[in-house]
Amino acid sequence: MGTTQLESVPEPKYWHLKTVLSEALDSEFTVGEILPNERDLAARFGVARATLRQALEQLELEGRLQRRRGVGTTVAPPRVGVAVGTEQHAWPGAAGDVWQAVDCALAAAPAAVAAALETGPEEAVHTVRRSRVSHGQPVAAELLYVPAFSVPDLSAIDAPSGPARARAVLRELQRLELEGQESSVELGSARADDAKELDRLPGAPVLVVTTRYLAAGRIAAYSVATYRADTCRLTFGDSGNVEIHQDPERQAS
Amino acid sequence: MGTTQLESVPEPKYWHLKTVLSEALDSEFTVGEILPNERDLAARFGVARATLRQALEQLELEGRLQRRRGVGTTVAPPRVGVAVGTEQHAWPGAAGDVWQAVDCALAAAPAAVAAALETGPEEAVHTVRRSRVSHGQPVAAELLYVPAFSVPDLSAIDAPSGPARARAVLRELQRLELEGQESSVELGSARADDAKELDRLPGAPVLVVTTRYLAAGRIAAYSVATYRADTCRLTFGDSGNVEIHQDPERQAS
DNA sequence: GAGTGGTCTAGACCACGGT
DNA sequence: CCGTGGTCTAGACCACTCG
Repeated sequence: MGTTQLESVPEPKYWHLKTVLSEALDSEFTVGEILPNERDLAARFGVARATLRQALEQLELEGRLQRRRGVGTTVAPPRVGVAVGTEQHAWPGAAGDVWQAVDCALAAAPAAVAAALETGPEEAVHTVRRSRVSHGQPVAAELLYVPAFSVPDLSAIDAPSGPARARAVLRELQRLELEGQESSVELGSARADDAKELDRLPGAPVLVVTTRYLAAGRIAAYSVATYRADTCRLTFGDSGNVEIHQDPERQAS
Repeated sequence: MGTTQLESVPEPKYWHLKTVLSEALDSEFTVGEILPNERDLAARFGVARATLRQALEQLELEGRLQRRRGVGTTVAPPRVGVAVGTEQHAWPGAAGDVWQAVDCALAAAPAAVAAALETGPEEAVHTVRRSRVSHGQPVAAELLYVPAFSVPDLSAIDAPSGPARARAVLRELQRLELEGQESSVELGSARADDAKELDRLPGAPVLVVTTRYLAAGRIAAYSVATYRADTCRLTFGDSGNVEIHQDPERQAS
């Protein structure tokens, strides 16, 4: 008697733990506050550290927590909305562009890039590295591939690389008339170089936004941008940078 | 001599494993093929099962693998592109809509939904459940919130719920003139109900697309759609459903 | 019932950030 | 140096699918 058939479908411990922690975060913690360390928390809940970590990992994936080795686990601020699909399409580097050019190199296109550009594998492309910062934090790293035929009059400047060269490539790109662009978003994990730029560990979850820019009937540029999935919410809209208030119906269960 | 300072920055085992497996998938396996089980694979690579699983988890996150309890691990097909931001904005349920209405209910708006709708918490809303299928597989589950004031002339039909009611709500919605819409995409984990509909375990990674539909100067509808992050690539574009060939510069390192 | 992936444990050591 | 999170091990049991 009294054994009311609870747990007839017992949910995993880490799942329940996640729920409990999530509620505690809402009610008992403030943004930026540091949590007890993993060993203490595990002991407090009577589970192994690995189990606790499984719960923390999910909460970090959902943008509720931020963990840094050697430092601790802190309560994350709400995700920042970053505008990705602007109403009026524009070339990278156009007025008002939020990206910052970092570097530039000229080389033959890797096979995958050549395929996306629909050119031959021998085509020379400028590879422009750019980074995007929001609220003082790096949120995205981008590789922008510009085939040589899109910027035919570039030779004026002879610096082979560096930010100045990158800006020159972008400036030349403006001379073409942009006819359209197609983007896609998918989940990925950060490569080592992107992870470094995003201040995360390799393998961290990222939202990969790939864009093809169309001009003169072909693909004039191609970009792969990786956004921190833990801190970013990508916004697409025809009403500009509208503030969307909160995650309604928070995806945590 | 000969100790050429390799591994001065030793990368984690699971990371190396992931790379090795990823290359093996490209060269030695075909889509749909089943891999050896986790215990065998772990033994073959001389690591603990947990370490192997860490590598498999990442590959699954990247959409390279599909694992199902009681069945095995199979090589996943390339992600399907699903169009999310169409060039001409349209109401949910308009002609050509790819969603299928499942159910409908009328109740007071939960606090989070009321906030997103910018209404009072007491506002009555129709909650329409819809699902989206692509290539025979469920790819997304949606909750669409339609406040009662957006569909004032609905009372003709008296069925309180069910697919027919859902379609009636959508039909009434078409009478308003759509003035704009704003969407955002972020990473989340599937709630239990969504997971079931998506044929995944609770907590599976999903891309959460929230959209606010604007009409008559206010928010006329609000939708939260969760897409399977492992199998979907969300496409936004002004050139229709353009086929983007492959992941170039695959995010695996 | 046999075999699969999913959960969980109780340890150990490592890499990193601050002191 | 210490404390943090990150990696790794060698087991165990459970939930599910299928023949």
